[in-house]
Order: sequence, then structure tokens, then C-alpha cells
Amino acid sequence: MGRGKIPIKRIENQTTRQVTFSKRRAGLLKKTHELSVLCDAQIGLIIFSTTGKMCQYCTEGYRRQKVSGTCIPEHDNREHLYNELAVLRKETRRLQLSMRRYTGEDMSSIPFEELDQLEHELERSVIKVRERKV
Amino acid sequence: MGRGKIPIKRIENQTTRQVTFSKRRAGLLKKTHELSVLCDAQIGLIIFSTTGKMCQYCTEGYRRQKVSGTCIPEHDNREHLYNELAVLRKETRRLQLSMRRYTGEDMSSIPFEELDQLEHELERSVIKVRERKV
DNA sequence: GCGCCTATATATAAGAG
DNA sequence: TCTCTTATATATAGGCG
Repeated sequence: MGRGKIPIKRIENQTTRQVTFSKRRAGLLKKTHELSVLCDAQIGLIIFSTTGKMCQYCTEGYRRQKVSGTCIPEHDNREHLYNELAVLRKETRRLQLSMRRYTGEDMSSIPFEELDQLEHELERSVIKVRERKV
Repeated sequence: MGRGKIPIKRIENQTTRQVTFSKRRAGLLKKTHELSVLCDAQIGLIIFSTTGKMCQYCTEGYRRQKVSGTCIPEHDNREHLYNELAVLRKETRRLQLSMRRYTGEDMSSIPFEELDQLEHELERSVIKVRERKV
């Protein structure tokens, strides 16, 4: 769809990825809305970008699915749970980005100024590994 | 999209509605998958037809997040929340260990047999950084 | 209902300003 | 970056079996 065809795999260029995200998210929200109206269906859609931004669509009567098999403490408040989820999600995202940085998986998103520093960090890690080996 | 244009309002003919539902649901699932892969986004989608049938799509690492200050939906169930917390905690833990491994922070916990592999991984990362620098 | 088909409507990738 | 454009790629309405 568009001037060229693109393979369905993670878009490496960060700028392109962001642009595509915005466009396709808008498209997805529109299609979601259309399906719910045309076919009178209940739909819930929630999207998180890599930057952690969230957006969602849900119809009035939308109900989430029930999962069984987990033990739940009697007393607890959901607000607390939601907060914990938010914190954990943020931390997970941070760790994912750090890992990508270290494995060189998403080199394109790293500013040139930071490359030297990253190189040194990696070299230090290599040295530590070698020390451990002897 | 199709032989004719249809207005976005509930399709009255039940047969047509059902057909359109099936077709558009498939399209929506596809687009959802594409967005999640292309843009590395976490997405949850759940669809209920009028006949009560349910189908859903969600990415591996999909986590719902509630930003503080946002109202919490009535129909949320704690069981589901606890499941999500459990999965998220596990993932965070896994990432933390990976990071420690890469930074050499906790070298003592790495078995000797894995040191060679780690060393190579790090060297590859260094090479990627140097390639990026030129 | 489900596939498959085909003309048409939409979505969107890549440019341009 | 952001908006607008436009050539292409996709989605899908309406049919048929």
C-alpha cells in the first residue's frame, strides 16, 4: 500500500517507523470503528507505541475476557495494581531499549555522539569476561 | 472498498452483516498484526460479534497500562490483572539478568561454558558500533 | 456459511514543499 | 518535523458455486 511494497518486519529506521506507526494506527482505529458500527460488534483495541504512548478504542459494551487459574489475594485495590503495572511496563521498556543498544539490534536509533561511549562500555564488558575466563 | 460504497452505519440485512463482519474482522486482525510487527508496538485487540463469538489478537509482550489519574473501567477483573503482573514481572526479571550479563555486572553467576559465547556476542556488538561510526 | 473472483474504494509508502 | 500529494498496494462489496 503505497509507492512501494514493504516486508512485514520491524522497520529499522526510527523515523520511518514512527511515521508508519502514526499512519497505520490511525488506519487501524478507523477500521476498528467501522467494524463496530457496521456489524454492531463490541470491540476493544489498545495500542502502545515503543515510546510508551498509549491509545485505545473501545465500544460501549466492551468487556474483557476472563482468564482463569490465578490465585488472587482477598483484599487489594485495583488502583494500586494499575500503578504497579504502569511502573513495570515502563521498566520493561527501558530494559528492552538498553538490550537493543547493547546487542546492536537497533543501531540506527543511537545518536553518533553516544557511539563512543557505547563502544567503551562494550569493551569493558569484554575485558571483564576475559578476566573471568582465566 | 468493493464494488460499491457503503455508509458507515449498522448493516440491516443480517446475512450481509455477518459476511461483512467475517471479512472485516480478518482484515482488522491482519492490520493489527502488521502494525505490531512493523512498528514494534504492543497491541491488544478483542472482538465480540453480535452472536457472542469472541476473537482476539495480542502481541507477546502486550501489557495494558493505566496512567495514573485515568479512570479504571468497572468491568476490569483482578484475576486478569494478576496474570498480567505475573507475566510482566517475569519479563522484567529476564531482561534484568540479560543486562547484567552484558554489562558484566554479575559475572560470577555466569557459567564458564557460557563465557566464550558472551565474549563473541559482545565483540559482535563492538563491531556493529564501529561500523556505524564510519 | 465458506471460498474464490473482480471491480472499486481505501490505505499508505515515498516524495515534495 | 509536518502537511499535502500521488502512485501503488490492499481491503473489500457484491456475485457465484
